[in-house]
Amino acid sequence: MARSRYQPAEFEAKWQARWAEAGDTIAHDDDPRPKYYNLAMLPYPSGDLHIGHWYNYTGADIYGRFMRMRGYNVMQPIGFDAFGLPAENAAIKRNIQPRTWTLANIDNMRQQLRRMGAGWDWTREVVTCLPDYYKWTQWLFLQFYQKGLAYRTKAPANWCPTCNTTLANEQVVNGACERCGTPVERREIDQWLMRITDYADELLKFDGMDWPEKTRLMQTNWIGRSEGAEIRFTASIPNPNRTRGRKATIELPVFTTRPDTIYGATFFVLAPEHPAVEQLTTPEQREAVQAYVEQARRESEIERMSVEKSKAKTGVPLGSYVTNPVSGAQTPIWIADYVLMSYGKGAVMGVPAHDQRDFEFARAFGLPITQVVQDGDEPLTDPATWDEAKTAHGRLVNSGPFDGVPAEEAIRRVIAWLEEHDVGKGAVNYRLRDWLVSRQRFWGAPIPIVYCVEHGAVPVPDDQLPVRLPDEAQFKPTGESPLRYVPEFLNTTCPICGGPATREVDTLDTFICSSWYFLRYADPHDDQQAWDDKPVAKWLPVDMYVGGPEHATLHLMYARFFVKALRDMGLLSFSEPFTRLYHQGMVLGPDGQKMSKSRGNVIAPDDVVARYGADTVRAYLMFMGPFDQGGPWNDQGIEGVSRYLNRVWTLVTDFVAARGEAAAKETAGGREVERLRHKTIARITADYEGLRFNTALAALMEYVNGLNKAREASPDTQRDPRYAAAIETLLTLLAPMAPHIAEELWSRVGHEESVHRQPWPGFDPVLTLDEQITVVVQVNGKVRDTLLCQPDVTEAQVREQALASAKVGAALGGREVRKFIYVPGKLANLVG
RNA sequence: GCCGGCGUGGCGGAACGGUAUACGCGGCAGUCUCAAAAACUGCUCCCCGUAUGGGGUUAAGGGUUCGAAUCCCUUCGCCGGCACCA
Repeated sequence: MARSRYQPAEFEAKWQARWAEAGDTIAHDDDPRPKYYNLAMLPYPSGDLHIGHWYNYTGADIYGRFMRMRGYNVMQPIGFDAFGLPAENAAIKRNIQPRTWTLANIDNMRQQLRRMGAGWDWTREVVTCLPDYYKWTQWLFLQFYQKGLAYRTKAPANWCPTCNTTLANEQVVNGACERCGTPVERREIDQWLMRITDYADELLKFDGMDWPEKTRLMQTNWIGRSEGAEIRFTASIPNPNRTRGRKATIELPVFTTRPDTIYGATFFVLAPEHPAVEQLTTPEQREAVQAYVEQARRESEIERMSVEKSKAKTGVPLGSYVTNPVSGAQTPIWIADYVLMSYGKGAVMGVPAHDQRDFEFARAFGLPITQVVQDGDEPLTDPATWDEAKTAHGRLVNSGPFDGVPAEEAIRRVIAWLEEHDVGKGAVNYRLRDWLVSRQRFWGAPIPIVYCVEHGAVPVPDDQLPVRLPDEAQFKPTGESPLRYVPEFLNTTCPICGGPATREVDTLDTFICSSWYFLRYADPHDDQQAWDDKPVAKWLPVDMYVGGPEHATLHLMYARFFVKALRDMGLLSFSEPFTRLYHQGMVLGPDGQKMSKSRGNVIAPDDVVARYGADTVRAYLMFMGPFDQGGPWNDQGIEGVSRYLNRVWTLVTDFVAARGEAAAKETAGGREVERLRHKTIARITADYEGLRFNTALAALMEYVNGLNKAREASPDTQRDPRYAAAIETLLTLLAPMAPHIAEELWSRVGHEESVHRQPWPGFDPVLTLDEQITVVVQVNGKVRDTLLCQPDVTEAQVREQALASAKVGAALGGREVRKFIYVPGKLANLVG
């Protein structure tokens, strides 16, 4: 009889349609089963689903389907992070509106997402660029504003001259725009910021979170907490013409982690942008200082940061002096670009003996170097002979009342002294800066603020939300938001006085939109509020979050900040959004390189799906390597997986045919088949739990190989009920990874109900045990023989058999066994 | 420079401190065929040996242990993050 062939094109679309109709992947709030919120990072609608999306969503979907079969009420939503720069760039390039471009892309990607055969709950879809979503983004922004967590200030901003927009620090990579690679410049503009720094300390805590260690470390380093002291130096203004002859002084606080070295401060350095620079410059130095400040301003971040180690320090003295509040010393004030305005106080005390940068600066300008910390027994030497600063924590010398005190204790005592004399205090400083959220762009959620001559910045009242984006705008490279040139958007009235007012024309960073979408999924259609407490309490926090590691210090930190702030506003009752986090790896091109159009190594999912079917693509992606590592695409590798699914097809259809011919009966091979079945369930259950999909598929392959061996040994085995059970188990185990073929074969075996509604198979540990076990016998750690034993073999029996082995005897060479190591049922090691 | 991760056959990769190289790819041989493809079967880490067998091997070197790919130290290489952070 003619065998049917595995032709995925014949049934994948059919099952996708039936699943959609049956609604099995729709999560209901009133479902009594335990909830499981399985989330994958929502895509940006760039136009096409790429292979990285497939990788991410296949892994997440396998896990979700697995959990569903294990009896959980799984919520697995999907949506689109639909605001953002590419839409605006496309608008400029193709002369279409961002909305048109974005919505068309979403339509296309919805189709592509359906073709994956993933169990999305489309009823909860969220599209962040639609007014029914961004209305609540705006509302949330105003909640932050009202709590003082969103504020507006003129601040130096990272400016990308190519994108014509500001960037958050997190979007600046090596001093360049993360999107286009253009070196970032600095500009002073009025900006909206979010006070994420208020949560710096809490963001350092990861209690009870199952997150990759690496991600926690990255966030920890990004926040960059350091402990030390704030010390207030004072300076006299050298030419106080504005204070009419009175000798004015000014306070210059610094942050240092080494207050113990304060007696070693031989100079003082301000960042070139420091606000006190002008006042502190003497007339003689004015010209040189202005030139240096100008030069520093012109240099982009990347130039300032790409300094090789060897590049000499530069700087200019201001001509004035500060007073060291502890030692009383007068030290010269310099400006130098190695001091950053954006960290600490934008000012440092220069301790060249014990800080490498200060050492280099002192060497460059011949400034004095005073040693104030002595490391252990090392004799004091002339600093002029040193090659580098001494940064060890030893004992203090040349430090007045603190001489002889160990550095750690000296830190505490100097801080106590500072506090006692009211010239400083213990302080904590963070690398983290507030989150800049203003974007001078059109395609984002408008910031819901109105500016009135009378009342200043006024929040848009709730009943006037959303502040809608106009349908159309002109896109010109002005560096300003296109909204400024849409009069019907710009001009409005003040909500307080009704007088003429203008709207804020900047829009919100899209990371704001993605900082709360996972909350909206719980209550996606609510038009009265951002969410209702009840469904949020039911579904949140997210149990499993799968997405790329590139968001470690962006989205994943912003979302944590949002949840914590909303909790403090009483809007949420939990503190962390994502309980378990998993980062998938990256799929590389066949050449092992990152896929890119210029390299010509891009694999298009639509093409390979057309050729092999969705199941094969899913399974192959998972088989490439560990899910968190990714790996190179291999055109022959996918053939192997395709052949495997063909073997599954043949195995099951042969079984259906064989079973049809004769009555069921027990056979000799049945026991072994049953054992294999239980072993395989045990392996695959553990592998799916740990998202080890590559080894899960390897086990599924071994399983099929084993079943083929069994029926080859005796075709009769196919009539054994235990073989029938093994076939059904194969389909349930395969269902999460290759949902279509599992469903098709499941129905061909004769089932009406979906394979995806079957309970996950259990296993009996007793039935996994082999009839005979192999015990390895080593002599001095080298394998010399193996023994076939009963599973309940005793140590004494193994010892006896091992000693009786001729191979063991030869290896021992007449030596006496001094030690006998026994690992029950596994191994014996005879030490002679 | 600092922080983190990783180095296993020709390739992708398996291996609770216990028979290294599972599974797959590729290769070789065979079955089927007029032939080819597909499918199926067997072999495939290296060295010596016809073989039973023996020796070696997880980037390199050292250590801990009865026993190390796995734990510790040093070096080299690759990848990721941060980068004048006071």
